[in-house]
Amino acid sequence: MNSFKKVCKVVFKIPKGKVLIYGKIAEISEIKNPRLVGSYLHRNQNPVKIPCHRVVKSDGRLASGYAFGGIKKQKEILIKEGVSFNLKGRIDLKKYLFTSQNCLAD
DNA sequence: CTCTTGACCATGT
DNA sequence: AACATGGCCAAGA
Repeated sequence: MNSFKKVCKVVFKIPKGKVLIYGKIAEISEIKNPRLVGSYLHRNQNPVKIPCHRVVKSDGRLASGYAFGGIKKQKEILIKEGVSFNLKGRIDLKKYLFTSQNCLAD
């Protein structure tokens, strides 16, 4: 299984109302550089199969230069999912960070 | 093959 | 909290 497949699987397993940061995905997917996670998704956007809107940065902010509909669009979706943002548009990772254990398991 | 770029992260200031 | 710096590795040009 290649890294891309792992990333897909992990991101796909993020439950509604939870978010996951790139670094965590990289860790789970056994990818050395978290940037690669973003790169994979960016080049291979697949919103239908992959809920990339539940993927945020380690700060709890949304990824910059998001291409699937804009930052605010993503924010709306997350809010609709049940994730709350603070005034600065930041997510409370303490509450919403999905601690994925064995996402790679089928 | 080499050089640049990137949906990032940790650390220091 | 915000900004700056260095590092990491794969894909594109």
